[in-house]
Amino acid sequence: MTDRKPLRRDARDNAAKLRAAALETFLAQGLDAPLEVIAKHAGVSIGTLYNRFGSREGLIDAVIPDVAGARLQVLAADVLAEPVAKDRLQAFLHGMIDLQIADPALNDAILRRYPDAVALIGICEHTMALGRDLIDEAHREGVLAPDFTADDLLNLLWLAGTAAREPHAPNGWRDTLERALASAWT
Amino acid sequence: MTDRKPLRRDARDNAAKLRAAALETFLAQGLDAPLEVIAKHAGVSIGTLYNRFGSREGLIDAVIPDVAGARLQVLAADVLAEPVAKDRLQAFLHGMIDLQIADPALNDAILRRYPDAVALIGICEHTMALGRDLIDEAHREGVLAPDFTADDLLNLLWLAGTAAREPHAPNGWRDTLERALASAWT
DNA sequence: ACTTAACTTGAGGCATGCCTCAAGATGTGA
DNA sequence: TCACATCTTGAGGCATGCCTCAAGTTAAGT
Repeated sequence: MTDRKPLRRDARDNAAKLRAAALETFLAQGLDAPLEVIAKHAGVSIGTLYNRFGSREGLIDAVIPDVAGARLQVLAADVLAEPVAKDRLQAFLHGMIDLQIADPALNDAILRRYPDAVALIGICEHTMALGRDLIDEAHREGVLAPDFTADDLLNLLWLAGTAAREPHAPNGWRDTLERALASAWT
Repeated sequence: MTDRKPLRRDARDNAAKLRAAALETFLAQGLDAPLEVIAKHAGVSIGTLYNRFGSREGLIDAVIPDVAGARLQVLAADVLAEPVAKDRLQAFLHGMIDLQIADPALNDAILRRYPDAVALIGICEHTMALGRDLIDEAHREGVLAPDFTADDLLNLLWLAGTAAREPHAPNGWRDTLERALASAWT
């Protein structure tokens, strides 16, 4: 299901160069980086990029899920290593916001820009499911107010992601935002 | 200091049509609406728009401060009509977010896009000063935690403004955001 | 060595939106 | 009525960025 007919050697090399350039550029600038920049960076024509990957979404799917998956998995592991439910939830929110700030590409992925980048979607779903679980758990343990729902958590992440994309963001937005969770501990 | 030499009648009429079109368009679409749309809407060429107002900022300043000032003044009056400090602050945040959602132009103004639209800046300063006063007041009365600062309030407004500009915002972001203030009552 | 399918190329067409300026139109005072 | 300063016009140049496709190049099988 992966590659049907083997690529010609030059095509394979170009694809590799494009992947590398795309990865670097996406991570630095976000998933909306101009494709022409990536092609140039790879030392290849824009036409070749389209030949190989078909579309921006194709390129994204070819390059981002690995990295995103890895980073989110690390986060999940860190979170689950926390012994206390409250700390787990806290670590999740904190870690997600860290990622959203540090990694424009992952942030774009989380915010569901590029809904056609199919491979990414699953990964994000998975992470959001973890968030929901943590909320449920906190409710069960009675450490989180029942009116702080999973939707609140998603809203918080959406707000953070949106804020993280702004170049002229004010300094303390992150702390201000995290107050919303802090207000819900019982 | 307003108008030095009287405009020719046709010029005056066109300016009026442009103002009207600009007001309507800005309020509906925000301050970054294409100027060509405004010119067309006014039934006038894009060249005339530039002749009369020089730049987007010129047009903004000619049209928005009045409306923005009026709306913010209404808000200020409503806020100050509240007898209790806590309610005043609450009403301020709530009212500001209402405006930011309902009025893209005012939202742009508050977020300080278009820093060259000089006349707007003063009006916004004035409103932010009110916000700061309300925070101080709440601190003095001891109803607001000291670690919730005026900066937190501005961050909240910035977050709201940023969120309000997103077309695909999730539903409850506003409530989630207001939790951050709710968490700070003593 | 030759053939040919596979691959690459980049100019060029598309769209959006900015802003200008030479040419033409028109209000207005004499 | 007429001259002319004032105004209007919109095509066109700029920039960004998308995507395509006819022509040229090249890997690889015989």
